[in-house]
Amino acid sequence: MFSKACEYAIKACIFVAKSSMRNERVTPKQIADQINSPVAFTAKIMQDLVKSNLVASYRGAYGGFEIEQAKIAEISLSQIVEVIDGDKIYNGCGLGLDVCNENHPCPVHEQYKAIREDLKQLLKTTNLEQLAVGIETGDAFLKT
Amino acid sequence: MFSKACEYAIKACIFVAKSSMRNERVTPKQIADQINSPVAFTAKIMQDLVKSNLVASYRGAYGGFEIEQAKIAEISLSQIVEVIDGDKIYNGCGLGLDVCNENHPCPVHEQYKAIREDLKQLLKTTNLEQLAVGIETGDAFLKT
DNA sequence: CTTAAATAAGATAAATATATCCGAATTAAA
DNA sequence: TTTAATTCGGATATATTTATCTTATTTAAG
Repeated sequence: MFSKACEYAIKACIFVAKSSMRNERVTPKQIADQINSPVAFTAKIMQDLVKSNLVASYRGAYGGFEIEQAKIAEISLSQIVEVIDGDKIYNGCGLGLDVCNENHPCPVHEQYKAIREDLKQLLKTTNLEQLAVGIETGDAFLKT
Repeated sequence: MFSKACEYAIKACIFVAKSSMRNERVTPKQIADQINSPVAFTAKIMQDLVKSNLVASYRGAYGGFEIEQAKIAEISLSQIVEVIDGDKIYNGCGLGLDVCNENHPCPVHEQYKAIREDLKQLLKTTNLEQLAVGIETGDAFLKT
């Protein structure tokens, strides 16, 4: 469904959001520990999230990553997914046709469309605040 | 969503099914032409489908691939997907956790589960006959 | 000013997925 | 029995994704 990079990105954002709620910046090492991911690869992904302005970074001592508190409830999963995996999950054909639409549908176009729309809806309506709270309360987990 | 190999497999099966309905065997070359895929890679995928008994193969002159007519309506997309991509699409966690269940859910477990179930349902209830007919009537396409 | 802690960026490595190539085995027909 | 057409299997090549490493830059504190 999502690339590994994207899975890491989502989990990282949730952890950064949770930390930012307490005004704590976090390092790639801390993130990787919390989401069980390779440190350097996670750091690279964080750079993409910073470039796209979902996450803020601060260099030097006492630096790290954070998400502006006001933005935490405004950032949806769809924004993160789009930064890392692009929009093929929203627009792509289920069978990989370059062109697949009402006029020229692949064999599963209609059925697949419904699922894709549900997924789109899910990603658009789920925000980092909800998810961070779920982790904070222990109702959900970022690693096993 | 699906691997490229799996996309090819699904499209190949649809074309083979359509051909088998007319008692015509097809070669990897013919398949690749119809679904716009690399010939040799497609041939490899066909071997997997043969090993799993979804498709029958006949060597030598006048040989090729076919699907037993009685099986065409019985083969669902889920069977093809499982042969090529395995069952991670049915059981895997949306965020890649090794363990993700009611007792130890990832942050999107519940929402993702719903979509996964819909997808499972779609794949289980869609069979090769429906799809082959769609191609035959020109209502759907295997390539652009 | 120096030092330690941190991100940024680019190069490289490893793993996996996708794709190609070639020789062997099989088979129907001439 | 020969030939041509075909699948099968293994080896190899290429591309993409995942992961690591190394150096430069920034920054707060002592």
